[in-house]
Amino acid sequence: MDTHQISKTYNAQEWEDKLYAKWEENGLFQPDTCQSQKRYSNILPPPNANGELHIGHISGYTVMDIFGRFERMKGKKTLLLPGKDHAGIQTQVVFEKKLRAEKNLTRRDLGREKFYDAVYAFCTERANYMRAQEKKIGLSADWSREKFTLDPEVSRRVLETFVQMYKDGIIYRGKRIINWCPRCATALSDIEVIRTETAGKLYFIKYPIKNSGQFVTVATTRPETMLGDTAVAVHPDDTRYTDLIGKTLILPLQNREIPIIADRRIDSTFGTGAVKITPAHDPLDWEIGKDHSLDALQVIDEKASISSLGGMYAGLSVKDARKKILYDLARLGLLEKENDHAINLSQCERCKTTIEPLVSEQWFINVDAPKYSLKKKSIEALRSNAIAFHPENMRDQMIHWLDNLHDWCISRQIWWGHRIPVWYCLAYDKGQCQLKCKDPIVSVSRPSLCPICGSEDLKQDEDTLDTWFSSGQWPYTALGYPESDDSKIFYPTDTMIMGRDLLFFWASRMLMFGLYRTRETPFRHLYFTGLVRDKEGQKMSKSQGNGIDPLAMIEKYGADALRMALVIGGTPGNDIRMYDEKIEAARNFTNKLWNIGRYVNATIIKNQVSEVPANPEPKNPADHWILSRLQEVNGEVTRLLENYQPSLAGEKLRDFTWGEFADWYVEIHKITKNDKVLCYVFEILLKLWHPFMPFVTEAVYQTFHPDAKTFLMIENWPDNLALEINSADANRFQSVIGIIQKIRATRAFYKINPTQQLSLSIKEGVREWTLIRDNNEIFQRLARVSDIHVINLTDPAPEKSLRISFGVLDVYIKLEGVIDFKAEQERLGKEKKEKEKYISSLKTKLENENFIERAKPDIVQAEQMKLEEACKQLSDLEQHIALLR
RNA sequence: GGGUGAUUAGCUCAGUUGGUUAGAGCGUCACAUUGACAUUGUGAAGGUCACUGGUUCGAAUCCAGUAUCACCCACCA
Repeated sequence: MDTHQISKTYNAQEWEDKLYAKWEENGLFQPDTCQSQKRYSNILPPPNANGELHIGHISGYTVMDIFGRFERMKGKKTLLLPGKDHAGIQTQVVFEKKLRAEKNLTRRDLGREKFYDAVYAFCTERANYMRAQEKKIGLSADWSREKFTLDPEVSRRVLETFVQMYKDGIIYRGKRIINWCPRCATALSDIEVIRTETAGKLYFIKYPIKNSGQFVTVATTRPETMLGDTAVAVHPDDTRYTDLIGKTLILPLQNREIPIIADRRIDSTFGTGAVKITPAHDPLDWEIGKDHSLDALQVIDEKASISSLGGMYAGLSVKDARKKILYDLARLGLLEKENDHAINLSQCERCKTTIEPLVSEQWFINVDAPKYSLKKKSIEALRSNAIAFHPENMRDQMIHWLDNLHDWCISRQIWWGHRIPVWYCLAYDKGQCQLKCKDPIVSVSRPSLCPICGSEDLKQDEDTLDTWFSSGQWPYTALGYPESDDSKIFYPTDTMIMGRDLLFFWASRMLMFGLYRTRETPFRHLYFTGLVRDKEGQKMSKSQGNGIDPLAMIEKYGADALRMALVIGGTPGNDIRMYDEKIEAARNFTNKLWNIGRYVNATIIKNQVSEVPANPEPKNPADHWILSRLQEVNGEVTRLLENYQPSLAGEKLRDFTWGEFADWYVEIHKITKNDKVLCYVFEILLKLWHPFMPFVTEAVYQTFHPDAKTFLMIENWPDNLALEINSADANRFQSVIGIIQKIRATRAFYKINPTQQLSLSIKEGVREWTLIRDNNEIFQRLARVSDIHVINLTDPAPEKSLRISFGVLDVYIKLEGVIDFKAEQERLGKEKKEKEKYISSLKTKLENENFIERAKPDIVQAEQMKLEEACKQLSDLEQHIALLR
């Protein structure tokens, strides 16, 4: 391809879709064509198929794709399996809103079946859109294997687990206090409830003691629940109340008799030390009620209004009832006082409605069942380091969470999701069956008959499963465990990458289910990304409008730039800030790479280099230097990627590519040509960059191989480069760079016109003096030196010259009449002081017997060398200062 | 009430087995159009690594405590 056909700047728009389509057409995302025995497997987290991708998704995909492409290039049979989640409650909430806004209908207007179909269609549409977004970022996932959590095959396996767990006594049905969302009209697990500290009040209510004219005052933040009180509890050791234990109170407003009981769970320092007990509407009260055989009176119903048990308040909303109750209590003189009190308001995670704790019949997972303890097995696996965590500390957080895990409510009274695979025989209900077929029939598919009485009159449980019940099984359900070939090859998986907010919701569930169902941890490495925040560090949210639209950024800067901005400068588990300037800087780098490509391309054409050489054949010191650096960087980058540190790997690569290859080697190449080395290094760099920036690297690669049917994407990862490098030459060249930098700095310091040519002198025979002589042309071009004089070693230093020293080598710049020597003396004085300070610190260290004794010998030796060098430099400096006088 | 993370240059952040005279990008300032790139190049300024102790020959790095910020968890009514 002709260089002038290649645009001056990289135009991402022009390449991205085209290249992605080519990769896909050629089946490069599918592992099947790779015959390797080694494999790399990553089941991608399925985003909720009810909206669009946000920058956080893109951040995760970038990391997943970097590792995926890296492993693929290393020759492994690589599978990135994509999918979408049906996201039970969330999707139902989203869709119900849409239904109301667009057609003013509720789900009940449609009916269960029609509603389900409509939501399914909606999710399919959203999934299509989101898939297009995933492709835009360059995700190298195998779309032919894409799964949805409600796919029949996936569902079947989810339900199988339910049945198995029921048989093992892990899943049970029971009446317990649960979190109820009145808006969603469903039960929620503890983790789906969010708590926000809100200003509230603590009300002190006087409960009369029967036949005494005295009172016990209780404190509560939710006075309306008093309607369902069935006791007042105090701590048994609380001397204030010892005499009252066992006495009877008259519950105001309801005029019901309730006992005073003693329980150790009461904190006598809070409020009055006497607590009203409402077993039906408070988790702790429920426990206490159970132990004391108290009645649980449900006074708040599922619509958050007062039930018929609430006497004269029946039918009122909770809010109205509270007002009226307080008013009535005050009127009766029973409201002692009210204090300001911060309360933790419980809200539904999805719709923010205030949660009402109520007693309800639900399905639960006993996380610590006798036959199999999900909790204990998981903790065991974590303690034995069966999973590598990135970052490490997340492991302890998960252990701690599992340690405190209570039973998990898995039934939801919604329509969108996996329906619970349980049937009830209606013959019993109707009194047609005298047999004991009251027990639920638990089976993956609908049984034709009741196994006890043979009736055909069966009815399925109305509830659906918690979304996390199915997504917790994702790694093996998506792979078709246990019978599929894929699950045999790709399970257990290598890597799982997710936002750190999913540690408890998802990672811990996958571990529990994976161990239970497959006896293996579902993944070997668990990597957490941080949250993507805005420039000010605020959480991005729709309502605040501070979100970054990934598609807009891709359009503006290109997918590679966005990927780079998301990955560089981040650490696993730590949040990152995202904003235009950052992406712009990354875009500039993609352009830099593109332009190095243009230069290399021009070289190839001009010099008719046909192929990138297998052996670069280094000739001059610059060649040895760049190749030795390449070898180092290649090793470091590989190691960093293997250690799950993509950010550091990217930084290393960027610094080398820009700061060493482009700024030095390419410039040198304009002077001393070795096309083979130039092409060789660049081609390796393209490969190393490919996982980070798949598009621009492939684009450049394609301009090199316009006719070939090869792709950078499936090139081999460079590893263990066997290069014949002369390390002495490499080091020598490093010195050349150092000297040129010093000359440039001096030039800038004295504001010497860059166009002014300088004259150098160098003493013949001084160590390394040939560095200058042999690289004459490089100095001329890169340091703007017109001539170099070689003088005798014994000659006095040239007068009216500046001296530049680099290590053991001195270079004199003739500057007669150009600069102010007084200023130079001052500058050197400053330098001398710094040097002296440095030397004294080294001396102190080396004079310390303990250091000599205890530090490793090579460290001591290194310090010794530093001191020698510094002393030499200091004495030279002093000589030079004297010369200037 | 418990737990986690953060605190390093004006800003955003690196710094993984403790051994550099503490780094990068952006921004700032000065200069520059040399065969790719102004989405560029060259150079400079800028930091007692939050604080206080401890361990160590040696601490930004390990330990303890303190402060500030952020997040997570928890049945204190």
